[in-house]
Amino acid sequence: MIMSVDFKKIEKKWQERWEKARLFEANPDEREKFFITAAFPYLNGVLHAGHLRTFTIPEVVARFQRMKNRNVLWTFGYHVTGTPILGLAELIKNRDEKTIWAYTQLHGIPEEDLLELTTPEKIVEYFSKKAEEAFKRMGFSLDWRRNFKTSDEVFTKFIEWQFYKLKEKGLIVKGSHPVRYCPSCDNPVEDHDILIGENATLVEYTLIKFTTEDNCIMPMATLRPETVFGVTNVWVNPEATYVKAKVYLEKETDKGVKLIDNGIWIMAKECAKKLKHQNRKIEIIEEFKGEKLVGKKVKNPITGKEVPILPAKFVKTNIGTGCVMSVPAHAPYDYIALRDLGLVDKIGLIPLIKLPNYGKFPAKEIVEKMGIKSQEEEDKLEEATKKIYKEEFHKGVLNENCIGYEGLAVREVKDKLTKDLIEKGLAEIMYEFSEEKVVCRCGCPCMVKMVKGQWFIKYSDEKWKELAHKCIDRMKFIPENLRQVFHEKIDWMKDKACVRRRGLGTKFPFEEGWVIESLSDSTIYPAYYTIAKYINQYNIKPEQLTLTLFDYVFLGKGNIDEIEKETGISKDIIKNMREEFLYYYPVDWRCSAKDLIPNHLTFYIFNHVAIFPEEHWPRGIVVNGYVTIEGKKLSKSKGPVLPVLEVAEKFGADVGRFYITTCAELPQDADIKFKEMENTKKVLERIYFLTKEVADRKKTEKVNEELTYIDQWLLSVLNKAIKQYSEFMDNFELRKAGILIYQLLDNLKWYKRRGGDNLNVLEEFLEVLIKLMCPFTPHICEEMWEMLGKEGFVSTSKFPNVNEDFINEEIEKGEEYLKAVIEDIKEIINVAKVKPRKIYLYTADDWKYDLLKIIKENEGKTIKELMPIIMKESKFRKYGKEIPKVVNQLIKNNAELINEVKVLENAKEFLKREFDVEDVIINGEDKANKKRHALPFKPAIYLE
RNA sequence: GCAGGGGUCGCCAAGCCUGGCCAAAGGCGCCGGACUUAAGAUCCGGUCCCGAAGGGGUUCGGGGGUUCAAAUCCCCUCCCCUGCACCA
Repeated sequence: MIMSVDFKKIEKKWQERWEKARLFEANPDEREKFFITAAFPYLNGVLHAGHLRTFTIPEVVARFQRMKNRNVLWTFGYHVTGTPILGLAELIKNRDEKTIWAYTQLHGIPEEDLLELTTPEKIVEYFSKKAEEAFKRMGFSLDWRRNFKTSDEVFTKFIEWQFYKLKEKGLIVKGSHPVRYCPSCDNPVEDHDILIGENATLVEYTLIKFTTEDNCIMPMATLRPETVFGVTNVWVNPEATYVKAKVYLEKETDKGVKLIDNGIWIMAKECAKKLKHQNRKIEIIEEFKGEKLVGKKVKNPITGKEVPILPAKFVKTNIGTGCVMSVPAHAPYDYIALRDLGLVDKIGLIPLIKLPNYGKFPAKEIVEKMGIKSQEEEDKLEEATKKIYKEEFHKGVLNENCIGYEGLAVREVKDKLTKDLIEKGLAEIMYEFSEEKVVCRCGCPCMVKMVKGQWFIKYSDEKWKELAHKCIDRMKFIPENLRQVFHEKIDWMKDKACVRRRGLGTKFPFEEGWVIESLSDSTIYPAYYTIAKYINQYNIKPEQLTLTLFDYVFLGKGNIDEIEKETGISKDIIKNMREEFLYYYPVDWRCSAKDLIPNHLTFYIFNHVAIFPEEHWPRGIVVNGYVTIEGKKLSKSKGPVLPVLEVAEKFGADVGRFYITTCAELPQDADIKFKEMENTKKVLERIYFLTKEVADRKKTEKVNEELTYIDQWLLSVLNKAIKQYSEFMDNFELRKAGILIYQLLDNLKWYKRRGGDNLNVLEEFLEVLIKLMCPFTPHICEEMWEMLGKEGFVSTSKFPNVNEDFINEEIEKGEEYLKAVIEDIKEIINVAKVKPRKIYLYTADDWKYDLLKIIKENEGKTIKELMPIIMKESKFRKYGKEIPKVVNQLIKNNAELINEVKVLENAKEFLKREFDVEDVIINGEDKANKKRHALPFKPAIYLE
């Protein structure tokens, strides 16, 4: 007969009972609170295996903390703002084949349902229902009264408030920013719009404004602005086309774009074309070949030095301005070009960087060392350039030629110098792609375009960053190395464009026609959870949620009577909201997968520190790794997806929960293997039937109250496990907690093998085991709890106390010892190929125990230090030769001091059974002179 | 390039912080045994090499070092993964 458990039936039964008992609704009380959140899901599909992992982790922890008598707030919202849902609606409306395939085949949506989803609203409605169903089927212990979608009008009022707060602090600013742009499509392009060069990033070139004799500006494009101190000449490409043009800067003001006269520039024709898109208006005056410039002089704006314009074919006009500074002391290209012209001596080299292991002129040195002959050897030149660049960047220090910057490291000076030059009006920034070719899907080459009139959140603000760092210093991170990662992300953060022209979202309150971008509207929403219950239950209208109300609830500002009048919300409710916020905030733990580190989680910290007082800053972040399925990466469009509902259907909620949280350590990527999931199911079934057996036997059998040796051992192991489990769970080490459960099952196996069968002990064991398993597999645990005749829900039962009295190291070591003895006997049987009739066991001589005692008393000492201590005692002298060897072995074997004879005597019958021998003789006649080999914790063995 | 993570006995994966209980947990796979009419499940045992007494040998990406002792600490080196933004 195949024994199986109807998981689905059990799950349904308990989910209904929990819901009826409103078991997981959280309300403030006198207990300690525990507020845990996960980054809510974006609903352009069903919840998948990745969500399952990220959400089940906090779910399990929430259940654990609840059993620890914490008042746990654990709930969810749905993220629906942004463009993907909009895009999906269009695809479905257009009956896009690929989309229909993916959603019917991978997401498991029936085609007739899917084809209906032609508007964003329908999609949101449909997938939020699906998500709720998935959460419920998995037995999540959520407070559903607090659920919301980011498109809810009441929620958008909250986002509006958030933006007013940021604006008040000067953190919402208007400006322009560079994007990758296709002139043919007249649209910014995203990664997936790009045919060639999708990895291209934007690179900032510094344009240093040299001036010609007739007062024109010749901007030198460079990635190494610090080398301006060593310019000996400048290069132009004699064959390329250059222009002279009037340049204006387009400056944004509240009243629109203002043009500022920026002088007359000389630059490559291509450059002029590009700069038009980068906040500059350009009127071309004349066009000419580069050779026309050769021989003229320009003035270095930093050093004031006049240098000649020389021709060089290596100068590219498709990058930068087509005008290049020549720094032959440090740039191999420049040195070679100068040498090719035969002008090295005449022009001279100006060193500006001191570099260890190099002389005054690193470029000259490396060119000579590599034997580069001319400009034609481009590969070698590239290599030399890279090498020098790298070394100078990491190890170089500016020398005395760099007035005002001497002594600074190259890596530090770059940004500073650029900033200084821009401030003084001596330089500007120009953007280029990091790759030469970037082509749009339409086939047209892309360019960099400055988008004007964009609104930003000013994450670059130094004071703001300081607060964020401060917050990070105080937070807890799991894993701990995240702290450093976040510090770095904060430093690296620049302003973020926070509004869009299309997509779902909150209307931007400070200018018509914009929608708040979707990463910016989901930063402080855990605060909303604390009051969502009131908004949902009392059906509070969006217009009642005024700025002053939120100010009062979240910041404690304002007069409650006036707010009552203004909003029409009763004073009691407002007060409750405020109190509930104060009770639950801050968030104790925020959980997410690692993809949200550089964006959402960083914004989460930023926005909290900007808006809330310190006591409400985030306390902790937990980040888990990704999920793969049978080694394959998840993909919403190509599969595999493994919807959560499919897991519930095929394996059951408990199996899915337990497996996904324990199959990999938290920061590691987890690979789902269906075979292993099946095994998890079998384990749960075995526990179920074991419980059933014990429950049944309890009804009829008499219980032996007396505790045997092995009963005591099991209770010791059990109580120790409670302790360890608790520590693991506090630290989100769910896999370790899971392994502990498996180990307990192994212990139980051993207990039975050793003849343990005390019903009271078994029941005690199961009761604890069920409680330890409950956060992971709550349904089957409730079922077993009921089976054992326990009161109430195990889900809300108290976590077991550790009974220190039962923890018995001596007994545990004894069993460890016994297992080792069995191993040894087996080994001998194996190697000697004997089938013994009798087993003789000999424990060590007393002096060896004395030795062990000394070793134990001097733990931490090295062997070298140990020897004199031992030899001081005369009784050891006669074993002098043997002592070092024995000491070594004792340390190596990790020997323990226990009453070995007692353990062996107690296990005599057991050993006889195990090895099927007539007799086990302890310290009997010394057969074959074996006894002398005995060591403490490692008896001598003779088989007959 | 910068930053973070990783490379362990067929595969997956612990151990590394806090050096000796490490030939290195656990799972999968494979082999053998018990149970069974049989299969499955379960239980027991084996799974780097050698070994007729519990032992020995060679292993933890590669090279070097520290130490009585290194998978674990230090230095160098090779390889893999992820992120570097306006996309959720």
